[in-house]
Amino acid sequence: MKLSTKGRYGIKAMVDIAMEYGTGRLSVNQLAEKQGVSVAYLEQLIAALKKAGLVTSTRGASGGYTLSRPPEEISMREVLTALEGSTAIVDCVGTEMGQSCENACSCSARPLWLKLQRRIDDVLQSTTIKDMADDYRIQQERNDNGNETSIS
Amino acid sequence: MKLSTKGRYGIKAMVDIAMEYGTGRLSVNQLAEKQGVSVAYLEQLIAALKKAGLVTSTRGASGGYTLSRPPEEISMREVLTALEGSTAIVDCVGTEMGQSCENACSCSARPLWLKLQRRIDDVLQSTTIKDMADDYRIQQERNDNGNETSIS
DNA sequence: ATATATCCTACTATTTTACTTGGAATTGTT
DNA sequence: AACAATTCCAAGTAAAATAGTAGGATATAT
Repeated sequence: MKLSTKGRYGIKAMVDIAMEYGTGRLSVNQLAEKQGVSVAYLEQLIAALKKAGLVTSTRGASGGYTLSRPPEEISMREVLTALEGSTAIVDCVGTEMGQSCENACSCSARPLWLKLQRRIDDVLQSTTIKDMADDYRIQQERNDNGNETSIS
Repeated sequence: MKLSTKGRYGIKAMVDIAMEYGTGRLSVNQLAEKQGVSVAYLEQLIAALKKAGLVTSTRGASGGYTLSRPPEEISMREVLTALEGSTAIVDCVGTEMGQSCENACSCSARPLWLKLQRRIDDVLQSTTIKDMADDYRIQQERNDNGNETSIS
């Protein structure tokens, strides 16, 4: 039930982009460097985010990506869905049409899948990209303070 | 973030075994037939359940598997862990030692992983194999009644 | 004895993941 | 106008994980 690198790298990139919201944009090069990931691979993940309408691109020199909406209006559910195709832990509880298994009403595991899926989507839906960015800022401040005092 | 067939088949097999708790046992043949899965493959999954001490085997003719503890004392977290190795959605939030990523304290995604993992484990820990079996019995009754009335 | 089981290990095929490669199109800068 | 930095796009490939198969040894009720 592991998350793939698509989800992991993609979400981190999204938070990085969110950190610049209102002030500027980030190129794939910059994003890849921050995470130590190959540019070409990250390019593909960003393409998925763009296709889903979550980021806006500017081409050419000094181009890059920005959030297409305010960070508080983008849920992590949207982000993960864009990156991984779905948040479903099993196909038969996916929200897309035609994904309900034919044995659904006689499946002994389905109640558990539904319960799990509901909780997961609750968390993802209620967490916005702004929440993530805010947490990250606080975390970075803590780290900076910690380093300063330990050096002095 | 999909569950593999190990988790899916294995959990269903576990519920099937639980349905016989106190009355008898089931062979891999019977379990495989119920689910339409190959005997040889299911054998491997059951082996994992046995290794984890969740089921007890009886060898030889008319042998098979039973729960090694009362169904209300087996959580779905134990079952899934036995089958998939862990319930962690990302390695860095696994409960096993040495699985915390070196960048943990500067990772923008970690807070989300922790929140998700906590919810998932809550559900899995609080759902017992007895809950699953009870649900299944009710579901089967409903189906039986539904069929009878629709035929008559 | 024999049929029915678990038990065990190794092999293989398929699918998914995680990239890499190569280049076209766009745009700011000089 | 030339150039460098960038997004955009489509294919190809290597590695890993998943989902099985195959074959046989061992145990036990009848």
